[in-house]
Amino acid sequence: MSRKMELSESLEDYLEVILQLQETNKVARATEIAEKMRVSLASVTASLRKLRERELINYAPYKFVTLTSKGQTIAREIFRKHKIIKDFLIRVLTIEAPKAELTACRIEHTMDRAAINKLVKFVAFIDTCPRAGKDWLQRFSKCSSTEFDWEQCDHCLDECKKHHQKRK
Amino acid sequence: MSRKMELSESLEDYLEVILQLQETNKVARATEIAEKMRVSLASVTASLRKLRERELINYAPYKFVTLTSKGQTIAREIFRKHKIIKDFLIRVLTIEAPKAELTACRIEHTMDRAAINKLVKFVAFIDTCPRAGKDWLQRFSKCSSTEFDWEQCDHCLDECKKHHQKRK
DNA sequence: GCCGAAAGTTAGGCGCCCCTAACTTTTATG
DNA sequence: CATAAAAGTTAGGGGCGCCTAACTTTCGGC
Repeated sequence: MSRKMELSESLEDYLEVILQLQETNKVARATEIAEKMRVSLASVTASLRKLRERELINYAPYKFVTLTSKGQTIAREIFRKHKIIKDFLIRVLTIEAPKAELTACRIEHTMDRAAINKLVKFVAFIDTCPRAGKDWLQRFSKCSSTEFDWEQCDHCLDECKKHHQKRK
Repeated sequence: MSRKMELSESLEDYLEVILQLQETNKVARATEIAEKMRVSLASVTASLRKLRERELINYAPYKFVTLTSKGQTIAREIFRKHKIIKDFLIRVLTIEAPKAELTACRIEHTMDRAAINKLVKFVAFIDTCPRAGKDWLQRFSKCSSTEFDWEQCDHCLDECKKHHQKRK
């Protein structure tokens, strides 16, 4: 019986970690999970039992762990959220990678699929729209530490247009 | 002794609710808090005791609640985060208000001051930079449901520049 | 193949936050 | 001003996630 009940943030984190371990090592082991998540082995055991009950992992006591296909689907979804949020935090908001990593870890549990997809679209829009783009983000990153400098706008708009013509 | 220990998300929520009740009614009452937070009165009592221990609220059994100045500072900070995130979700990502409200409620506990300030700057940048602005957001909102339409770019860039000249 | 170290599990405990049920205090109304 | 209703508290219990300590299983090297 597959429960439709929501996973706790903690269990989502476990799934995510298991996915990453599985992708590098084929399987995940309790010790590695414990290290990655910075929790005790006892906590890992308890969580693995819960994940197995929900049929999200293949696991037996003293054995290694792999994701079931259901588990993989969910884990990939969470990991996708993580990457999207982290990308936004780093590239758009110019937050330092280590802090972005931590913050993404927490936000990933709080945005539903629809919201995440909006974020994806928005970042893609920034990357695509001639009025935005890399140089626009760079301008933000410069002025984000100071005040907005209206003096540069004319020149900036010209550059922007020129750049767009070149691309065509 | 003022603990520096971090507040749980739950206690942060209580502070936020108390702030809002206090601003409309001068004081907050347990019943109102319970209703707003959709928890039982018993849960409210327990949380009020914790907040009082941390000297974040003025409160005695059977009496109403007000924030101490320390509590007000923290509550305002959280509420500020909430408003900023909600504004971003609604105005930039074009997420529906009710869902934005819920999502903001959760993200508000996960972004530190620095990250929030980046977000503020970014939204301000969007509102200020001639290359972005209201019409740019509108374009995003249109294309966010479809594909990016390169055909419009030339016209859009011209409009953008024209608009900027007018403003000067 | 034995045995110690490493890996994993179980038991028991704690903090947090929530609940219901039974109780007490406050209040408002006749 | 008495008393019933409303507001608030306490007691007790549950789920979750974490911990340490004591135990068991697994595995690598002699």
